[in-house]
Amino acid sequence: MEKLKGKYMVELLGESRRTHYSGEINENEIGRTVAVCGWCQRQRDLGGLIFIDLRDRAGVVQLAFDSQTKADVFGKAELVRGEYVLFAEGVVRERSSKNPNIPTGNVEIAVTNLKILAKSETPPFEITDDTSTSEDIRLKYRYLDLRRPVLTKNLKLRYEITKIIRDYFDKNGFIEIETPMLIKSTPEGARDYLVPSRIHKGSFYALPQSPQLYKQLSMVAGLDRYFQLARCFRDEDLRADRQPEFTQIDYEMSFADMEDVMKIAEGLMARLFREILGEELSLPLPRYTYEQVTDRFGSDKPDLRYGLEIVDITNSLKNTSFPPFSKALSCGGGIKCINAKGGEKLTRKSLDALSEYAKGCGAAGAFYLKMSGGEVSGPLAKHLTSDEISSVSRAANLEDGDALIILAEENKALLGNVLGLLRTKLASSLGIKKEGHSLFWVVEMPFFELDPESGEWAAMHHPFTSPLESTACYLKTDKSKVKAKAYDLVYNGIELSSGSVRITDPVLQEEIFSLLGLSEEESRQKFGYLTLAFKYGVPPHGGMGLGLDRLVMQLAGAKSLRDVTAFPKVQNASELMTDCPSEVPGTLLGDLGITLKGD
RNA sequence: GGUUCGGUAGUUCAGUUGGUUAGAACGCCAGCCUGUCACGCUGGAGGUCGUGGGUUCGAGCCCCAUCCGAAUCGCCA
Repeated sequence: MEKLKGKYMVELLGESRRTHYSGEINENEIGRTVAVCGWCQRQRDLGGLIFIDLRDRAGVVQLAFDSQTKADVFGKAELVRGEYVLFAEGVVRERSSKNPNIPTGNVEIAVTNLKILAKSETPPFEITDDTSTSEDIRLKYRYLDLRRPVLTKNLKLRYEITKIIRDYFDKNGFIEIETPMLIKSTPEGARDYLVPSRIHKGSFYALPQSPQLYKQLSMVAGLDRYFQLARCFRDEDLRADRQPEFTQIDYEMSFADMEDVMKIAEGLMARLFREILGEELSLPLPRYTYEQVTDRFGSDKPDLRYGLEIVDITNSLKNTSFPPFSKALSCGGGIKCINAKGGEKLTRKSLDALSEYAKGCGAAGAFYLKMSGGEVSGPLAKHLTSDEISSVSRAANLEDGDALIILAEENKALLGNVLGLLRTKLASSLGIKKEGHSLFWVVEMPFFELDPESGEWAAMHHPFTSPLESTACYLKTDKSKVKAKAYDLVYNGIELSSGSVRITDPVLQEEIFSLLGLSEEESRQKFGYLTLAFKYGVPPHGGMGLGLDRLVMQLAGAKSLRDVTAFPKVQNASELMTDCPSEVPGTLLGDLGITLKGD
């Protein structure tokens, strides 16, 4: 025991091996000798009696030391502090006073042999589920954070989910294929992470944003049904639901159309719901068109667990003299509102905050009307005629106790977007409980979208997406009318996945490239290998990619991807534990032929 | 790049109008304690108030700049 008093003096594992995980010890083991390994959650020294809560990834069990314990074992138990690593052997016995709060609370281990395998400094924060320690500190010591049962549980759940996914695709005839991490950069869309080449100085690989082209080429290769849990990378700003590297459940199938691809995704979701949540998902999932969801909810990925639909009240106010409204209308804009049912309780302060938020989103601001006792009030009320007020009230179904949030904008797209954002904000201001699941498809997405800055048409999905046949006739006449043969799966207000049927007609593909402003030369340089491949017999195919991290986050009931990712990055895309990215020695840069500005 | 919030002990926070030696809880250390499980009791240690500058007789507090973290808008084919 003397040897344990020095700072780093510890014992060797030797032949000692565990027989059980801590969380597995229960009444069935009473009377048996067991051995466990883990970390000291807490040591309670009562004098002649010591208890240690031993934690491993499966749970916690109580170790007991008393007058029956051998003196040297008892002496070691006295030295144990938080997060010491222990091996303990002993006999399981019933506790004289039980603890109903933990699964192993009826039993304890009367320890006969104890080894201190490692000591620990006092950890920078207490390792419990209900820690209030800020996330940056926890992320710096992520290995300690991950000892918290809630995170361990999330990572185990993630593994369970990936096991089911692999089995599901296997059963449906898909084979998992690894596509390269070092690929050709395609500067469209999200920014690529670039990897310099030492052998080809001045040339760069990119990390994949998605295995898109490789999976399509796998279809040309005749592999027929491909899937992969694919690591993807995007050099864009982070969010709670966006990490720069993430995992996509990626699949592609040949001789299949939209319905086939969607059916596979629905089957997967149904199985995950059944096996993870124990709930039956009713199939097929509801479908809404892009136009429907954006009109009604101001978003292409609305959360439908609550209402707060957008109502167009342009007609009711078409002759208004209230300047902010009449000005918007005279410039071809519109006026829309959301009826916040029961919103009367919103204080002026929180309504002003909503207006500020709307301004932050690019709107001119938000106005509001309240109704209580049959009276319509609010600063806006005196600027409208009683006819206008009653017309608006009727259109928006304004009733006692409600508040109407009203926006007027020249730019109709902005108007919808901001109302969509306000809708989400309102749901939390009103304390709306989001119960159940909101899982549905969005279809008939526009094929092109107008880039407001450049004024050019860009592909909303990606340039390999097939146009919906019935709208292909507008390709040359009116781009805004062309719809994509694409489908997004939306789950509780997040875009879970998106997919499409791909273009397999080389002539059409060339046409799309040219409509997107790519010259023949450019498209050959960027995607020539794809069009070349398509000359040698390409099967009709389509597929999709589902965000694994987002899916796990939802199924785990977590609020952030960081809670379901073992070693996540923070908002500025750095990792606090290893402090990457970091500078590298000049000699390394030299090998790559790279000179930094300012060198 | 914009907006908002935050940064004071290991952790979570309080800190009055700018005024003596910057406090609390938990944690930590020591002693006591045989049924605890957020053990208890007694005592103790622990601070570059994110950083730099400014205003002032005097700054944790006011001003400017900057760094860091978070939410969010832009961005994310």
